[in-house]
Amino acid sequence: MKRDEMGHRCCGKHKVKRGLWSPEEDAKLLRYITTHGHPSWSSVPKLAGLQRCGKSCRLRWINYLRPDLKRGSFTAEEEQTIIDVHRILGNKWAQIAKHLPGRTDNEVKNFWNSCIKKKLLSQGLDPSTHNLMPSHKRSASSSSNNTPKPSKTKSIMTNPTFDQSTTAFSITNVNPYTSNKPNKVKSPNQTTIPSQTVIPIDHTMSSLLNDENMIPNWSNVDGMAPIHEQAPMFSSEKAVIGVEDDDLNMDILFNTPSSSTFDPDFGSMFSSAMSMDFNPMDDLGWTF
DNA sequence: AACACATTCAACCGCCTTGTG
DNA sequence: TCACAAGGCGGTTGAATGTGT
Repeated sequence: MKRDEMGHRCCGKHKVKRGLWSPEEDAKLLRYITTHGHPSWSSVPKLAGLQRCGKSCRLRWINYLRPDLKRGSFTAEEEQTIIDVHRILGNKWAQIAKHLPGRTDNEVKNFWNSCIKKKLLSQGLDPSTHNLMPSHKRSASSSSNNTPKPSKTKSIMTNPTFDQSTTAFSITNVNPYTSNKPNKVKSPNQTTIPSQTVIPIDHTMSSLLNDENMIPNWSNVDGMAPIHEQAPMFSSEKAVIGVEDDDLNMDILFNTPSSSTFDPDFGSMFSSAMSMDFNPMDDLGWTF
């Protein structure tokens, strides 16, 4: 069955339109929400005069009609934020989107799947763990020509390096971010990443550490393999005995082996981030 | 110009969580 | 405590569009 045919499975209704929204439908929904708000999404279609289900209206509003949405390509800063937060939270798109004002979870998810994932893979990084993939480790150490087969999409980022002293992720020889979507209008204010950019961990980390959803879940980070399954990024692979879970998860978080090197500057930065006032990101909630 | 293939992203699906009676 | 409805979210799909040959 085609998407634009009538009928809907989620709500069991049959006279519900599906598929792309027409400008008229958008106008109806926008007009209704801006004047009445949405106390109950299930009642919105009827009240707004739309043959859509409530879920569809909610999605359309959140992903497209909301007036605070940011349009255009993701900036380099946004991209880095996504990478940083994804490394910690995994595929928690809604949580990641909270750190990017004006962006939706759907947008972040699509950007990840269509762009960032490929970049990481082209660097030999596992997109789910952000660690160097075993095959890439071998090729890197043996300097063989076992490089990933170039895809049709040109690789944008090359030669990632890791600044172990600050646990910051650095990127060398990075070209300005360009959308992979060809011939689409590109944002006029696209930013350029300097050839050697070291993104400090503080801004993203402090907001993460303040996130109400972060603190209680240190030991249960989705998308992260248990510590004994983590592929260590650095040389030390010694087992860690008698270390608290939180310590282990700090290691997961920053990809440094437990009880090995610890940078005092990073330590103070991290502890200051931990001591910051609790100030959870608001959930972009809309009130009328 | 025509076709095949690749890519993007809006929208849907289905599961899980939360609120309410 | 349970059942139900509604909302929220991540995964997936497929139409639209771009690119290569």
